[in-house]
Amino acid sequence: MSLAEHPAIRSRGGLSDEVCRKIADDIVLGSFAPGVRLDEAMLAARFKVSRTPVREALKQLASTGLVVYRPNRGSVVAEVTPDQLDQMFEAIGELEAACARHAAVRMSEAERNQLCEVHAQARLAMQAGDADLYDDLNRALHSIIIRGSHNPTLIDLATSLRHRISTFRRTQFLNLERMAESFEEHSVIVEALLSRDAVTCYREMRSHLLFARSAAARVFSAHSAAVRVDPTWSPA
Amino acid sequence: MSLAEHPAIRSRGGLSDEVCRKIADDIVLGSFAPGVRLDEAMLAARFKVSRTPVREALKQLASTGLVVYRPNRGSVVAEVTPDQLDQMFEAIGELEAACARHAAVRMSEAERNQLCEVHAQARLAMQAGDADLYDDLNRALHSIIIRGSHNPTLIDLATSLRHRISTFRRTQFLNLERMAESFEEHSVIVEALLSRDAVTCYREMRSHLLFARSAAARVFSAHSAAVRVDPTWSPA
DNA sequence: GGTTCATCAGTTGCGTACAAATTAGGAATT
DNA sequence: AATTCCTAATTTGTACGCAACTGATGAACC
Repeated sequence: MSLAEHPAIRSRGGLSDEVCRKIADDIVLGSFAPGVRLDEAMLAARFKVSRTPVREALKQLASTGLVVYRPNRGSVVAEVTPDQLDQMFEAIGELEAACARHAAVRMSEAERNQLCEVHAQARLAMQAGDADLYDDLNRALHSIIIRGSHNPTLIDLATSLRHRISTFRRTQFLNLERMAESFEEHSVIVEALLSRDAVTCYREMRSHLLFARSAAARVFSAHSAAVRVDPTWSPA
Repeated sequence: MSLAEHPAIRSRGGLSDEVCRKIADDIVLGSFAPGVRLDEAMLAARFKVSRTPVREALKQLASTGLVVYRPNRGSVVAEVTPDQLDQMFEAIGELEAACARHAAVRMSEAERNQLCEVHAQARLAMQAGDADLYDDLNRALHSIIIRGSHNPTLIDLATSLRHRISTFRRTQFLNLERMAESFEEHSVIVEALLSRDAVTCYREMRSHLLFARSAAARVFSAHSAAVRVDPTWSPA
């Protein structure tokens, strides 16, 4: 799943980009927990390079928000409070809902078929209770819908934000109940996409991510507050 | 207007961040036109620093989309086709509309007052036919609404995208007609914000930016007839 | 005993040197 | 004359060294 090490293939983008991906992987896969210090010399030794590409990689990661960079004080893996995570979910909800609205009108037949295929596989994963597989298929489904917007800017914003969020909620589908709920919500969205119902797509995708948000909030903090209902809902 | 050289004052964020801002300024203010090559040695000489901070600055700018970075082939100021600009407008429309919907409910009294103040000044600028001033106030108004969403993630996404777009449409309010239209559209939005009408805020902000989009498209296609395409471009 | 200041270890920031890659130009071949 | 290949020059990529800053420990003073 993760990008494998190819010592033979040196060139592809230079060392600094390679280091960038490796650090990102280590953060996403949990080797570097949020809050830990990213010592440049340590990273250089870890990846067998000098500090220069490490520094460039850290600058890049800082501008994506995955690490925070304090001038003259080094960088640490970004730490996210429940509040911040909540805000990120709200933002991805807006972005993906917009994507879904456009996707309803713009997706090609091939994309719609791919959507159905992935959704069908997700049903099997849910029935089998395979949380890891369902998580992968969930990501794939959302990715298809995002790309279905056919707007590179929206796609870029949504995917990068989704990537950032995924760092902090690996335990998404811990319980079967949420998995079943998620699948049902997906079903409504897929159906709306297939019938090119843009308004329903927007509304249901937004609602779906609000549910995901509160589910994540419950998992994230033990003392989570009551689920706040968004009073600002509006039709497209 | 650019930050003067203060050899005494050790830059508070490090040289590379300062160089980053200076390059961004030079791009936005037109010193570096889209498509021009950003030679590292040249930039180093221009800002009286070594190549190291220049390289770090370029990496940062690349991840914001202001410059494109081709591995082993240097970086150039991002070139934007009419299509891309159109997509960016569509995206900022979605983002700002979402911000406006939230702002309608969340803005503080102080923020609402500030909004009214700026809008009143914009009326005067419009009546005086001062396009530059109106452009400033337009930016300020949108910024207030974006920040009014009280969602740091949305604020960050919207402001950075707006910044990117502003690079390519300096000649926004060339004609008085568009300025008057813009003001009228703003009036509807401000009124809806003051009466906390989230649905109208969303709809009208979206509509407003769709108008701005087509206005920009007209100006863009009129001025740059020839679309420059880099023949050496290659998919990563 | 607590506060403050000085000193020191450790890390980051920047400059320089060198290696690798790309591009440009010219010569040889077809 | 056009194409291809080889070589040279320019530019990017990485390593390393030293200066500058941070934070922490410990001593001196109140």
